Amino acid sequence: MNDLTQKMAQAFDAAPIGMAVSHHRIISMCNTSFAEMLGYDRPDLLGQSFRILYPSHAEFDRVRDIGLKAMEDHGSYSDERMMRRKDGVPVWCRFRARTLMPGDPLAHLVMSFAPIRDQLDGAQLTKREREVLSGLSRGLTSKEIGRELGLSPRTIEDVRARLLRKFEVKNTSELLSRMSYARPTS
Amino acid sequence: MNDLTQKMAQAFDAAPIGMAVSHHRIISMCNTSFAEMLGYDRPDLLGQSFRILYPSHAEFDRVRDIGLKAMEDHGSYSDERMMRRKDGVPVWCRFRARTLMPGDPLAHLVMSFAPIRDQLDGAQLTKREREVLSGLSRGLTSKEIGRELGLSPRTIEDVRARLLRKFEVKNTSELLSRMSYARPTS
DNA sequence: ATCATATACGGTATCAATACCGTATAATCA
DNA sequence: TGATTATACGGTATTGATACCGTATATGAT
Repeated sequence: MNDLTQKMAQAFDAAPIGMAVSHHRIISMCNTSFAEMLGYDRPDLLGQSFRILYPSHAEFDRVRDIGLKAMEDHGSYSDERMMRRKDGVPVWCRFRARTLMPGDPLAHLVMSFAPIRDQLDGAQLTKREREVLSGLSRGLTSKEIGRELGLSPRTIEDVRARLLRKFEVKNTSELLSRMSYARPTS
Repeated sequence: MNDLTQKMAQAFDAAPIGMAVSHHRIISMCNTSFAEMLGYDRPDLLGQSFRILYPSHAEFDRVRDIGLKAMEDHGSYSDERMMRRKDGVPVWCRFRARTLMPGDPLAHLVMSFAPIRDQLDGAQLTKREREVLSGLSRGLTSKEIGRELGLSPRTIEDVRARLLRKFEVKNTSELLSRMSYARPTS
């Protein structure tokens, strides 16, 4: 095997950002940053389901679907999502994925995970807040988010108001911009 | 050479984020996302100086120094910086680096580059669009942005509508969430 | 046990956002 | 020279967001 391949493998491993490869949601490869970010030793992760890296089974199921269409259409998808460290501490991440099989996106995925800092500001997000934030970043209205979660639109407005208070922003646009422009934890 | 090495090399190449390896500021390796992001074919980049990817020689000199101390101390560094595409268009990036030689950080660097502002298929933002976007990310209303720029609120609404059309998003929240990190150019 | 918070829902009132209709000028480009 | 686009502004109509008023249950912490 050639020298280039070895160089690329070394670059993957030493990358300053968490990276992982999955086949049907099973971790087939990850780098050192990824394992460190989530508090595992790499051998403990290989062969495991991605399920263990999400806060709940419901969350695990939810994130499976939300990027599927984008990946079928563009081959790639990205959002912000909560991951769960081995010690249970949630990590808010900028998630990016590219599928190597657009016809069956989950069959072969390459992903990157960049931690975002907001949990350091003392404002950790609840499950509901994460779900609502996910909808907002996809441009959904309160009514649409309510339908998606099986809740009254009024309840979604409550969660939105709580998010605006927590982050001391004036409106949803500033909230989304604040979430995204946040600096990494390092 | 083993199968794992090959898997890691493939993951590096297909990563949804731009990645590169340098030795003393010479590009020794990069992946497809990196080359695409900057408008080059990969072979044109290998062996080249990083100089060609910065807007000016002064900027190239400046970024050499700013992360040195952090890399000597922690082995890694991250900031936001301007890169220059082959066609001259500037690209604002979240930059991360890890050195494999903390004693001489620039001797061997692994870097990742995530575009912050979506270049929208090569179409850059106009001055007005950037000004309005800046206001939106600070949570200002159209009326407030109009006051700030000395324009009618109606004009701000026109610019907003143009931004929503350009980026194919439903509303300002989705726009702001999309802005911070473009989906990889596919 | 009390207090704070998250959750969930109802109502109303007001302002903002968005989508249309229209006009007009300036610049760029095939 | 037309065509397109960005800019700038006016109107109106509808929907959405936000801020209040209220109630209620559940949970976790002091």
